[in-house]
Amino acid sequence: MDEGLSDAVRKVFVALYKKGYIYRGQRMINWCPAAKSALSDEEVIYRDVPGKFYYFRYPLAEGEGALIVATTRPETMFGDTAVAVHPDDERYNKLIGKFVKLPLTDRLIPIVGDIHADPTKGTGCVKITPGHDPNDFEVGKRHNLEVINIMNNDGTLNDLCPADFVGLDRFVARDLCVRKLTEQGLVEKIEDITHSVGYSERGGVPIETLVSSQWFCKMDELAKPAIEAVKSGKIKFYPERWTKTYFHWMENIQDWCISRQLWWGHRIPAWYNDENGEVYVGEEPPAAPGKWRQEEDVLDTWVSSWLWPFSIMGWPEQTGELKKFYPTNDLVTGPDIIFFWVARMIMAGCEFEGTIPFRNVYFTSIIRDEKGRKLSKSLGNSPDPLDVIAEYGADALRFSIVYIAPVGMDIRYNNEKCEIGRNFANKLWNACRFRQMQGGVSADFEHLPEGLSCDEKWMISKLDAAISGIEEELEKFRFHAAAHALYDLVWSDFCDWFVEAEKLPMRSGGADRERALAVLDYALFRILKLLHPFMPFITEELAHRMGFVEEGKSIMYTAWPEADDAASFDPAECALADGKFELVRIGRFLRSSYNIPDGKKLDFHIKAAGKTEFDALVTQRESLKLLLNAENIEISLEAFDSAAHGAAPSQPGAMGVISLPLAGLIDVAAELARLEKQLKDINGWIASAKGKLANERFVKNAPPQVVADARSGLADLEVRKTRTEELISALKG
RNA sequence: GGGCGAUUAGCUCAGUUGGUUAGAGCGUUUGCUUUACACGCAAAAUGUCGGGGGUUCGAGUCCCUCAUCGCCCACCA
Repeated sequence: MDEGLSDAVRKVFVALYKKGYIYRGQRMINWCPAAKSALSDEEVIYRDVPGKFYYFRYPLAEGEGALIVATTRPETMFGDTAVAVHPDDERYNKLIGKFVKLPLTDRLIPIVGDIHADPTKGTGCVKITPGHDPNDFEVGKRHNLEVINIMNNDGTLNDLCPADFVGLDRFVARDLCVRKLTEQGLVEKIEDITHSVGYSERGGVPIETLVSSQWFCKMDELAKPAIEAVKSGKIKFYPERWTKTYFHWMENIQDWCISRQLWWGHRIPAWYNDENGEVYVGEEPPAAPGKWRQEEDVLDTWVSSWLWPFSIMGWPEQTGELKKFYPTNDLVTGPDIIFFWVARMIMAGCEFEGTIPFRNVYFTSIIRDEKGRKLSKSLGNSPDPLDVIAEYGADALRFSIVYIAPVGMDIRYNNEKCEIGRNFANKLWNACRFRQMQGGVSADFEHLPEGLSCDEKWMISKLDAAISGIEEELEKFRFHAAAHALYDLVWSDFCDWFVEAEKLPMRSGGADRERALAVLDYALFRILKLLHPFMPFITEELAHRMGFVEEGKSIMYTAWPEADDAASFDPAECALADGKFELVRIGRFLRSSYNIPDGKKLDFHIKAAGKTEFDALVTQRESLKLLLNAENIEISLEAFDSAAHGAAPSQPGAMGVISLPLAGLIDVAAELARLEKQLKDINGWIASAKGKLANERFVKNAPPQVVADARSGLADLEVRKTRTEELISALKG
């Protein structure tokens, strides 16, 4: 309602009027008796509700007999101006031109022949109420029937109805109608049915269709360039399938009823001259002499909204903002307002600015309750975001929603889902707290130090991979995938593995400690930047607390990270970290299998797969001890000496076999069973891999990389098989 | 009537152009007061990917069909 936007609305109205697109006319429209206003088609919500199907006798004017008509709206009979039968319907067509008596009135109405009457439906006779039914209105036009509006604007019957009905609410009148007809023996039967009834979106009451004088905007010409914009790909929808909905509506677009009988809104810039009947439309009131009266109707709210992409930037002035920001890149909105808003903005942009208003339209999920119902005030099933924020935090709410929102599908939401984000925020907070407890931030946290360990290179590769992945997902508007990538990066890679592994160099002190802290800082700051769009508050706070961002500045102005660190790394070093972590996982599994508390220090034995692995693993002995909470780890090229120390639960990994000596506590039978099950699985996989590779068509048709992967996979399986067999025979002694 | 979508672990859902043994969170079970975090740590179990058919060397992924659920549009005397 700002002055600038009012100017834009007036200008557009006048332009479309002069072009002949906006016109005033008597047409069948949707009427809301609660709001006492006209509505557009889009504001009518259809609901299936129980109702009744009434069969009434309309007596013939001459002679005996009656025509039986069926209706769901008995009270509209006072607007009946004919009964129609199909011209070819031999049961009735000889009656065409004759009359029936309209019950409860003294009117005679004609029997007309019209194809609208379907002989196969109901009785084949249909009452025609041109004032209250769109189809009947068309029939009325064809037969020159009178249009009688029997209703006041609040849904009560008006004085065109019999005296005892005047002023009655339409539903009260319906009952009275049926009662009176029953008394007169004119009710043939009444059936219970479920039928679709149009409700006013805002008023919540059944709408009336009636003929009224309203302002309309002709849409078909406006739609053409807007259809083309999406067809040609100048505007893209994400997900793309919504274009179908868009095209279907646009290609069948109806004139838009834009006038509303409300007191709040942009007033229509039209004036009537009561002396000579002239109509004046203009941005300014008429200067010509005479008695002018401005139209009291206001415009549908979307008449200002469809101008939004340019009206908010000063249009019709060609402001600097407009030149810079129009068209914009992305519109983010819900698919439920494709017709109301998106389609109309595209039409308005093409018409008034000569070009599309935006290039991408991202349709969000619609949040529903646990039962799948849309959130609504009347159902009271909408959580108050402020309550949710108070309980879980604003970032937790935001992150959780992004994390759980699938592309293009609705979300079944409940507050508990915010625990994902709350726990994640807490995890991040604690990771930073841990770093802070080690002392102040490194001098150069923007660059990596020299001489990275394999764990550090592993972490940086993970970070690089995450950056690339996140960029790719964001490009494709796959926000949930980006959120998942970040969640895994922070929780699994950074906290579970990297921070735990870095405790070793940190405890060593000296240069190792300095380097470790510098890498932690480097990685953490990048993580905070990547997370900032998803969790703006906590990342800003942490960036300041950590000392990454100066007082008075914001993380949002720091450069987005580039994925360019790991390219120069020796892949073998990352593989060493991976192999080590795998052995740690297996060692922990063995510990857990025997219910040994994590806190108890243990000895492990690792038989390296070969000399290379042996040399590499020896460098990681202290790291393995820390991660496995081991007292001692023997790394050897020899198998664990079960003859000397008793059998030990063991399992192979890529870099070697790890054993947990238990000095007689081993449950040999259980170990054998476990290993034999593994052997069976391995043999199954080997058989399937071999079968596949023996299939000429696979080798011939599959991409070379897939075949190569299958070959190396088979080789790995063979190695695991051998090692597992060795373990089994060792156990058997 | 037309269109769109969904159906994957007990629950809520990921799974991008078909490619090894289908994943996550919650829940469940076991063990943990391991000095960042119990809103946590370490581990474990659970799936004939709605049914049927087809294409393919290979299908959760593509095609057809059926079933159930949801949404949109149109119609409904």
